[in-house]
Amino acid sequence: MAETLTATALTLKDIAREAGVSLATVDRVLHNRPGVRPDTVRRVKEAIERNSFQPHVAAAELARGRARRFAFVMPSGPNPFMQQIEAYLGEMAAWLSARRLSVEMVATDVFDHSVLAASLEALSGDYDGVAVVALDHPGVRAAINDLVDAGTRVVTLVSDVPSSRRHHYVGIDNIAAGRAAGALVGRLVGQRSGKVAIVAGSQGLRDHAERIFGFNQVMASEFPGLDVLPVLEGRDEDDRSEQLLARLLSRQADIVGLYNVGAGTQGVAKALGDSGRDKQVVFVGHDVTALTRRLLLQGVMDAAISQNPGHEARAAVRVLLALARGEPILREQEKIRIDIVMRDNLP
Amino acid sequence: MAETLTATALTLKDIAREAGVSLATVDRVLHNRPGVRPDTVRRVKEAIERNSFQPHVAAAELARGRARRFAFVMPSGPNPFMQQIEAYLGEMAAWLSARRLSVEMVATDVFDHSVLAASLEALSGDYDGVAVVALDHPGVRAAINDLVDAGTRVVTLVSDVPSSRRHHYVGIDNIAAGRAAGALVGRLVGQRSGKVAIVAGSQGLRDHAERIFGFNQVMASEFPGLDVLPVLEGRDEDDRSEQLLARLLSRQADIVGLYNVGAGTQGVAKALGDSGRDKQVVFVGHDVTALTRRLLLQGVMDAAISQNPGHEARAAVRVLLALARGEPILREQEKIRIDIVMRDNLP
DNA sequence: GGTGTTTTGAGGTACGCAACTCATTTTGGG
DNA sequence: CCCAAAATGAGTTGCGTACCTCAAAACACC
Repeated sequence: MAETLTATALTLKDIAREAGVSLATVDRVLHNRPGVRPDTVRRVKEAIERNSFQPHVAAAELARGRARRFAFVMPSGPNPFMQQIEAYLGEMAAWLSARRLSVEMVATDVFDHSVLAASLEALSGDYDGVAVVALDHPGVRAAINDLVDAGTRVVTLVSDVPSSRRHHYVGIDNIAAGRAAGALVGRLVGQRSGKVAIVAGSQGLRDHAERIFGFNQVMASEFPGLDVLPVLEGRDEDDRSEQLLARLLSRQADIVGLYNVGAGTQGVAKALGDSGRDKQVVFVGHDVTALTRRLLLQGVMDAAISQNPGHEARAAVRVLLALARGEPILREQEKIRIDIVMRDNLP
Repeated sequence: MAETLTATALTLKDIAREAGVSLATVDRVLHNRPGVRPDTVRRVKEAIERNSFQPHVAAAELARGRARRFAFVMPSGPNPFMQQIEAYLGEMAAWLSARRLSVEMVATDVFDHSVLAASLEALSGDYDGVAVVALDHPGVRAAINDLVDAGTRVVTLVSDVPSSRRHHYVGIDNIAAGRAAGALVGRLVGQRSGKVAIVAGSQGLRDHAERIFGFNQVMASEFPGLDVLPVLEGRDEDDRSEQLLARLLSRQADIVGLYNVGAGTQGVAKALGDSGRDKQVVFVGHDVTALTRRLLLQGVMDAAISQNPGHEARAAVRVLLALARGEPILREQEKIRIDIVMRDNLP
């Protein structure tokens, strides 16, 4: 009736006895210190395996003495996303403090690869871990790899640099996000056929390109009655997005769906409203902000694909901590999920 | 450019000096031990506040010596939900072990209030914390309160007993879940009008009742063209659900939507399939299991409202641990969100 | 067999706190 | 003002690990 998970109360001393060696030798093996014969290493590791011994994380933290320092390299400027991340880290203050962790925010121009790379290089040696909202560029990649080589744990946040040797990526699967957007547009359009517009920041941005890819995948395979128009590149700016979309709407009468991949939502909504077709066109976008919340409530937007910034902030901290401690990462826990938000399940 | 959060390196000794008292007195205040004048208590607490001192959690854990024991009281029988929770707890084995935590599964008939209450009473004194999938019944409520009074931390899991003095509820907002289901059925039905069927386990179950309430709310206010039929109570059993629904389908020709509130999904799907109307009826249900996954892929189900069992398991453990340690709970982190899952964003 | 090197053992200290004892000081009531 | 009770100080021990030193033992090589 009662089944117990876990709880070995073994200590290093027990492992030493089991392996027939001294505490010092176990310590040497555990921390990859030199001066132990391969055969002895094996015996010790076997003893650890056999008892599925786990070092007591509290004792280890206490013994190590110095606190751990993490840096979050984030976009400068009045970026609402950065503010949210920072706010959620602020909510963790007591949690961090109780674990003697320090988190520092480093604002930089993450869209300028040389500036970003320089900011990263400047961190070398000072931190146990770095989380970075990274542009995917060779210079940035090199800077990340340098950090990793210097022993710093690195996680990419929101936007990945898959070709680097970063330890982990904390963010959503953007292809899946695009697929979800496609499915929503297709389903909500219903029986009607017609054209579907896409407004993105730029197809050069990895996350935007991946979302568009996923979106098109679903549209092509499941909604053949819908015709996807060429992507409008609004550079995430309101004005430009508005102009491009307004022109498109005036020329194409049979637009039934609209996918806004990035920001510039204000402009997109304005163009749609001015055309007087905001109730007929199914409009799906990203992220729950004050603006998208209002648009959803007004019925202008039909759904938003959202990632939880609080979860991203906490996951980044947890992953960095686990990496620094040499603990396994709970992959399932740290995976950032995609939320579909409609008017009636607004958080 | 760099802003630091957290990181006080103060110790109890510092607080003692600040407050002008000895370590022993600080210790007495911190652990609510008797024998300290109210005025002195105030001075110590002020010193703690002033420096926003946080005890080093690692040192505290190490010093306390004994491991913490938690119990999970879950439905007996081949319940897939329980199996998932247990599986996710199993994945945390290393994490738990490194913190010297033990988690024990206690299977019981959670639908029989007297059996459940007895199971809870039997745990008294043996555990630091208990997570329980609880029926909302006076006897169960009393058993929970007894545990709380005995100093055990109690969280309700999935199904709440709000009138008890449990410390926390880990689970979704079921009214919101019902609302989301209603919005999905309404939107996916589209322009058509017709009738909507509801199959539930029982309206006596709090979570089912709440879901139905939320569902009806949305249907009434936003989709006046849809007519909700009386709830079919299938007791979460496949056979009974199938029979009830099959009879309804044969009598009502204009059913365009179907909301399956609880389990019995196999039976519901069978009835729908046998009627030959599985492609015309919008079918929304709950939870992502092997079965619902298949139904979604086949296009029989259109959407599933899902709660993440892994998140629930981990949140329950984290909350119990935080409560036991006297740490604050990260409410935002432990809140269980509602996921909308369609074919194209199946996890 | 002697030499130098590598490997291992034994032990200590420190980390910050919990939990305890015992002596001493302060306080309030009569 | 005295005395018992209450409040406080001073101190100890131990938790399990990291990190360090020094000496002893085992080994490899010629």
